[in-house]
Amino acid sequence: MNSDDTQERPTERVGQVVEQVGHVVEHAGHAVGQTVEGIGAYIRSQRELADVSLRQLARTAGVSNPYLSQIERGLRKPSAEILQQIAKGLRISAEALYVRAGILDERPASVVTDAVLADPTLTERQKQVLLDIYSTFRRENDQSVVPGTPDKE
Amino acid sequence: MNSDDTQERPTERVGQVVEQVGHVVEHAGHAVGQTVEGIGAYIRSQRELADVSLRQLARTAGVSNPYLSQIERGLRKPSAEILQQIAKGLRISAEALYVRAGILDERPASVVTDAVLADPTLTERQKQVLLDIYSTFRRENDQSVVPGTPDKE
DNA sequence: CGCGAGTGCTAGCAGTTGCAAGCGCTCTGC
DNA sequence: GCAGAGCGCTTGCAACTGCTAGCACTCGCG
Repeated sequence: MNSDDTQERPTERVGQVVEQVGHVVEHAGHAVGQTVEGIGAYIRSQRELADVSLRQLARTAGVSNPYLSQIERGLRKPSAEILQQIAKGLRISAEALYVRAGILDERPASVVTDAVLADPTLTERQKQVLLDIYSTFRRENDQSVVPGTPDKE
Repeated sequence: MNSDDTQERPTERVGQVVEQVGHVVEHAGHAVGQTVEGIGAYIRSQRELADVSLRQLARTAGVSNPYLSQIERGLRKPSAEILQQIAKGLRISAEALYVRAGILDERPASVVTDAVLADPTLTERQKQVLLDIYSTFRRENDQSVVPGTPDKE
């Protein structure tokens, strides 16, 4: 019995460790895959929102259209420079793409509120107006799950 | 006398033109070199400020030391991910390195603009709307020239 | 002196990035 | 029907990125 228990325990432990390692790897792969596929899907969604073909965006961004296609499908991982060019073509900020690509950390939600409140060039009334609009926008986004909002986090 | 003056004038002019061209080329090279060599030189200067050897930084950053050496000497251009790792090893913000590498623009004068652009809970359209209103408010405040009197608006 | 530890760099290589050439498809006009 | 324009994608390739193995050098110690 004791020798049976002794032999089963190491096996169980090994199995659990392997399971946990597998889980971590799977989890890490999921996170990595999410970041890579996320930026491509986001670029495509922004492009479709702008009602622009892949070739048109490739041209205005100064990127080859096959490469842009590969990026959108998650087959390639673009450099920051390419993301910058794509952002220019989409007329959005490069920072937005960097955040989704995991290059740049996202800002906590309160940063906007804090920044507005601390801005010395605004009157108190203007601050309230801006923050009201900001709150409204975010409420809308929570309810409607807009495609441009990554909800997978 | 007159013939001496005539011969000295053209020579002086040619020399000045050559000098100006050389100055422009030198200036352009300096600007380009500044971005590429700038990030490497900056990393080296930060490393020396921290009194850390190249190998120590490479280890804490999780980067190979030959590659870090090449980066510092401007022979290679690191990706944003590598810059992120180096920033971690140097205990400085990745953004500081991104700015010097030309990946990220310098902070806008307004913290509000920065925060809004980086906010992932807003769509790109909403960001533009908010920033347009923000710009309008600030323009109004500039015209009325009453920065210290918020209640008059 | 020799040795070990540490230094920064060279050279070659595997994998990745971004491109050009080209494909098959759809739609429109003649 | 055909030709042309546009669409998104496949494939192969050159250049680049980041690494490993190893080198020459300096310094301190016995």
